[in-house]
Amino acid sequence: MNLKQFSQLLGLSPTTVSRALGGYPEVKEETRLRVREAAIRHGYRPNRRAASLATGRSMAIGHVIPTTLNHEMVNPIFADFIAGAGEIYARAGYDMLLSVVPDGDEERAYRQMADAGSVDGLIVHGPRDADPRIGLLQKTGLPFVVHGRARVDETDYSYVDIDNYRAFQRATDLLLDLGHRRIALLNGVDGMDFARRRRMGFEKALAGRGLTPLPDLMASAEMTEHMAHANAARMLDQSVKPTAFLVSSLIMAIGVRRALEDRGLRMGRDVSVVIHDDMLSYLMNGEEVPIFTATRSSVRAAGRRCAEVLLAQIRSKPDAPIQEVWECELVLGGSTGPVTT
Amino acid sequence: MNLKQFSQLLGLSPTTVSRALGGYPEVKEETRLRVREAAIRHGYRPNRRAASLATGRSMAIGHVIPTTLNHEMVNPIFADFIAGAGEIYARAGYDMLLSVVPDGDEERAYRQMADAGSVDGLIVHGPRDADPRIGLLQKTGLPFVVHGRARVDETDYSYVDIDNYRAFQRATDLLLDLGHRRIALLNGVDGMDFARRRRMGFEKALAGRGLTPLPDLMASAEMTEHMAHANAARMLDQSVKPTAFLVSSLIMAIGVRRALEDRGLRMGRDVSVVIHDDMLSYLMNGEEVPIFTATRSSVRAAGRRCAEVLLAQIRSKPDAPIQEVWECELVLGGSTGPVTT
DNA sequence: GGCATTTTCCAAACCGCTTTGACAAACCGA
DNA sequence: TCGGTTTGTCAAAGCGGTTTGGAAAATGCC
Repeated sequence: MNLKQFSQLLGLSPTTVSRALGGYPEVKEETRLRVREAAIRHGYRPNRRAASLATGRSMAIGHVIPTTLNHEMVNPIFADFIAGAGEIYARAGYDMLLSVVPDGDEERAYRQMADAGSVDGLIVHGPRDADPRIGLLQKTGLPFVVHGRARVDETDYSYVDIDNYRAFQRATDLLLDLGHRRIALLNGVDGMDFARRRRMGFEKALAGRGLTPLPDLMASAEMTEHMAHANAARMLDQSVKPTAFLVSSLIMAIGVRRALEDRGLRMGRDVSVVIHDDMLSYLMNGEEVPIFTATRSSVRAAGRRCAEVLLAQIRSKPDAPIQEVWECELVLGGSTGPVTT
Repeated sequence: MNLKQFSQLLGLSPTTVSRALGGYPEVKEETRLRVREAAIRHGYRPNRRAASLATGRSMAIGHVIPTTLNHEMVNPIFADFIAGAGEIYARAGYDMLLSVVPDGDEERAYRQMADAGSVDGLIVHGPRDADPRIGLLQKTGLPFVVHGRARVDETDYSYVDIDNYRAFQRATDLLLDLGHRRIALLNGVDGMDFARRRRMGFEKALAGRGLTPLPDLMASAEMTEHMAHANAARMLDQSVKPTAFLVSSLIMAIGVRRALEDRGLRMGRDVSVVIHDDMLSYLMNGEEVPIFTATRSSVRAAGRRCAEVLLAQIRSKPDAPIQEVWECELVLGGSTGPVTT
């Protein structure tokens, strides 16, 4: 059923029907109602592609989600982020176009989406330290919002990020206040912007007490349970064992806990653990009492906000980019305690 | 840059350029090369929407992923499934259209995608016991593949599923062979097809030894760490404690393990645990030696296969649906041992 | 009632591509 | 050299909507 057929059915012109459905004022309210009612009754829905072509807007937002080359791992936060963004898109009548590409191959995916005009805007995931994608997208002129940020000229693009630096500084301070001095940092891979900021916050807090970070107690790796376990195990078997861990995700913390248990150590008593908690729906950090002491920020809320910002930007190209940095909550759970020696 | 401009640039007609790029034989090889080279040099890429409209194919596949109403939870397996499917789509030049909708509201989403012609095919996620979506889609005539299956007339649609029944029967048998008699089942929510099959496999194995399942040792709930922890805790505090757990996912098993630790119980010695392992990239079940004894099947591979089957179906509407049921591996890990009393 | 407005609807152009059918050029054998 | 095939290219007609510029009908005003 296309517009022509449908309008003939109603004895109206395609123009009028299109306007009635589109909510334009040039059509009598009574006619509009008649058209609307008939549309749902006959199951008529304007063809998305044709409408896109005519209006020049594709009513879709592109997400390019990277998978790491070696392990083909896809960051589990995407599920929640996308759920959040999807809520907003659905409400605004936008579709979400997903492209899963191997790490490093993202540029091509972005360029393709831009050139082929299949989307009206883009969300950039997992920004690197100095991410080439941002410059690329600025050139295309396509609206985009970065989840996180990168070092490249921060004034020129929109982003929604959490204050990773402050979060890890505060978390480290908390551990220092508890008397911990040998604190291990299990971080995301080097090169990711968030990992760099977290490390800097960590080092800053240490420096505040006149401590220097120990290379043996710092690891940058993929944020899997397995890698975290391996790294924690290695550190716990060193001569200079850590008394506390600062861990970049809840998934990783599970690996850390496993390493502790393997050695008969009890979390929160023998060894303290602080994590960053993305508040994933299927992996909540306890209920009232958090399992892990954590810096906390909902990645789903970030997804929602990124989508909102992007849509606002598409609707009315604002001259100033929208840049938000969210403060994390710091919640106390059962995984931390005073140092014991 | 559109086709008209681009072809003028080359001194050719739009037709020829389109054909050259499309790989049609009616154009001289030399011309084709010239066109191809110019296309990449000038960054010309046919507009996706216009091409779609002209061909009638939208070159996109729709995924409708449900989030549970109450907890807005999105199943973490989607990330991996989608990564798998995305690989295949990318290779075949298809886009992936994602729609995240609250549980139960999926029908509308499907109908919309179908009516508006925004996709050439659909993947159905998380089929219920007797899922209305399947009948709906059959009526629309849009090709679709179900990840999993439902009870409704299994002969009429394509699916890729694992043998949940056999998997859980075998897992239960394994525990029974180890001497366990009080085996708890922590399953997905009632109403999901896979949960029903798993329960039936479990009950069948018990029946094989003349045992009847104890209602107190069976739970159906959302597959979160938290729910699993709560249910395991409740069971462990009963007078008739389970000596073993059969658990529907690795995430849930983490909750179970936490419940065990809370009580000073050691997994694999005091209490045995068998899980179903979807082989998620960020949550591997150990390396050489699995942490958990498990029935195992890669959900990423399932994503790949679903995509392949769907694309095959789109290319050449076959008269017979493609239906695959994969056997799970049964791997032995450190989480099981003979019953101790 | 007659004219100016406003309201309601329509015909036709256009969005950017694919594809059919036609045509010119090159090639072939006789 | 000439008719008959290929081969390489093109003009034009869709695909299914939206939107501009009018025309017809309805309304308002004096």
